[in-house]
Amino acid sequence: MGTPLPRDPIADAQRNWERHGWGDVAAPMAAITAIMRTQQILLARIETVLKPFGLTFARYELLALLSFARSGALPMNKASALLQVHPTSVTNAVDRLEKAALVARSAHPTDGRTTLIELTADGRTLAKKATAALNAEVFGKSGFGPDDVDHLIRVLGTFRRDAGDFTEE
Amino acid sequence: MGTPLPRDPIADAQRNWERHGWGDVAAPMAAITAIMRTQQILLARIETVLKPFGLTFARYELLALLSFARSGALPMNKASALLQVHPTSVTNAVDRLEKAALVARSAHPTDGRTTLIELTADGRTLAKKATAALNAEVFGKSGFGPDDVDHLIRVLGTFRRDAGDFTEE
DNA sequence: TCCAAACCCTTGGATGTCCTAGTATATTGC
DNA sequence: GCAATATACTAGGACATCCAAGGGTTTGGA
Repeated sequence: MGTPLPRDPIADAQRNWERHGWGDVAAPMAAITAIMRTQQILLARIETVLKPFGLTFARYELLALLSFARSGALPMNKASALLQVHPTSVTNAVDRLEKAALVARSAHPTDGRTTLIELTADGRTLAKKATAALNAEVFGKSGFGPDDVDHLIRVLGTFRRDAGDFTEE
Repeated sequence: MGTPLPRDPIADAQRNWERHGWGDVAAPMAAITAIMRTQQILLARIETVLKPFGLTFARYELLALLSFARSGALPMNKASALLQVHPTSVTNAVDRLEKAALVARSAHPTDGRTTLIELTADGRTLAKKATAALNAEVFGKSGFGPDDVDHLIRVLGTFRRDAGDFTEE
């Protein structure tokens, strides 16, 4: 994006919040803003790695999800629920993946409303390669220490559960 | 988005990673995926609170930034750097804010290339109201405990510094 | 049995983000 | 002083996300 700033803009924002008498929520504001920015950085890294494969993160996530499905196929509404995105986003991703011959739509055997998405051979191969690249270039070089990773998983897991993403655990 | 899932989809993904022999990067993968999903949840909450004000998060961030500027005005490139977004994203936000009469463009006194963005009186008022709403409805109810907030600020701060966002501190 | 309600997917519209390219203005170097 | 380089903003295009609305299919209660 550009040259590093001399100072942390989020720390500055936190100081501004405190200076305006919002000290009680300044820290959560900073934490939330930091999450937003971190997501942006991570997404950019991921997309950079996926670009040579002709994939975006949204499409990769769908390929990866399908590659773990027992039968290699999933109903679109299942994919939407598991990826936690709007059904129209799945429609969009499937349209593009289907055009690239990485997945195929097929009719559900018993429910006429439902459309199944299935990996093609090419799709399965590409998913493997893309996953290897992400593991090597992003997940394997996250920069988070093992303790921090565990802490993030735990804290954000609680947050997501409380937000209604899932029950149990 | 819909009904809660019976199980945490990210924990499932982590198990899938381990089952496929990628155990060494399964945890960072889960942490990164959790950050992506958490950002999505937080963004949705923020946009819900801002909607009554006719603002999106991108536009609010610009208003808030301007409201903290000494003179109430900033060059567009400064805003782009401080918000850590692409210059075209600032152009886009300013276009819409200007149309809503919340900010105004003006020429830089000495540099003909530069455009200054300045808050209007309406813009300043709306920024105050929107900030109060966000403080009350989002930052004040983040769901993160004080210790977790501190940890997030520290860990993500290090990550952002290492990613080249800023130097020092 | 049959029709209304629920469910599934797609289309169209609004936003935001980034990239590439183009225009205008400043600054630098010879 | 003038050309070459650097900087600032904008225009157009590709993607992704969401919401609202529409058309087809299933289900369940009257």
